Amino acid sequence: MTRPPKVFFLVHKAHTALIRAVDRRSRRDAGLSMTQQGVLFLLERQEGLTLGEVADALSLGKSSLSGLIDRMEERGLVRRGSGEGDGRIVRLFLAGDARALVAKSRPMVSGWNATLLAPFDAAEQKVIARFLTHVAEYAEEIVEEGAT
Amino acid sequence: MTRPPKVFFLVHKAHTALIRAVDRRSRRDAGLSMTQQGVLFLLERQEGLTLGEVADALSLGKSSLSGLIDRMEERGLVRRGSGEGDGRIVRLFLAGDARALVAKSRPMVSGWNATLLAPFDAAEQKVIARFLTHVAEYAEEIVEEGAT
DNA sequence: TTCATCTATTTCGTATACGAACAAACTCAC
DNA sequence: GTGAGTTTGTTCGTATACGAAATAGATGAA
Repeated sequence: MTRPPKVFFLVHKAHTALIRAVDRRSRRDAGLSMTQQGVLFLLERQEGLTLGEVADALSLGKSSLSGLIDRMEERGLVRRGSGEGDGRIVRLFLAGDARALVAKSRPMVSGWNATLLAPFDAAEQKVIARFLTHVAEYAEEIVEEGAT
Repeated sequence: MTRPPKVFFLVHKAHTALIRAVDRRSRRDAGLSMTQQGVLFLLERQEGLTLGEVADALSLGKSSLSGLIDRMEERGLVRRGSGEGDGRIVRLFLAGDARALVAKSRPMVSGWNATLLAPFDAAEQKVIARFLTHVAEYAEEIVEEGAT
């Protein structure tokens, strides 16, 4: 006779706690916001992504990313390059000591990930992943279609 | 041989999708941000909470909430009252048509919740709730203690 | 009483994020 | 080619959120 969990609220709580902690840590260690770290992580895996691709990958609007990249460029961590054929396209590349920053952070993030998952066995981890993916995929549809 | 899910990223994706959808919907239907709705939901359940209590319940800094309440007060949805004995305390009360707004929204939110959980059986829902609670509770500790 | 200290909230400065509106570059039908 | 419409990114205005510092009230020890 347990009621269903309030997914909405629980997701928000979990996210807030996690993101705030990571953001604080990231600002303290590297002077970068979490999103800025996200950009670096992404580019370290694949340089030359377009601004739009990076925005999509980070679930961020292009307008938000545009200003973020401005600040990162000023700090010399990222460089805007032009797309070869297409003059509209902006391709992003790592610069300065961005690679070193990522190299330092990535194992730390993996560690957090492992620790957070430690209390859950493989089957449970699958459920968790399935749930989060499900929410990411269908949230908009579900929320939009609901009756007014 | 499946790798563990990247919890961090998945939580972020799920949250972003969910919150953005709900926020857009809320602004469209009621002209309120999601956080503002959160304040109303909370006060509808228990009026007269202090500003600090509301901030904690919503995982929000007091400074953030202070300005938010300013705007809600201007719109006549909330009222600042004084704590009886203690002059520092600000107690919050619903005003205007706040109650009607909540009455309209609450069943909708319940619907979203049910739909999001529909593909998961009771046991799986328990795992999901346990995981989200776990993250909310230990994220800060885990992220802070990690090696530099 | 009175001064130091603690607590609850507000103010301040900055970063982040959104959507709308815009500009520039491309594509395609003709 | 030319003009309509699309795609890509930037700019603009506003709301949200944070942390640090300031304010105002409460509490307690001398």
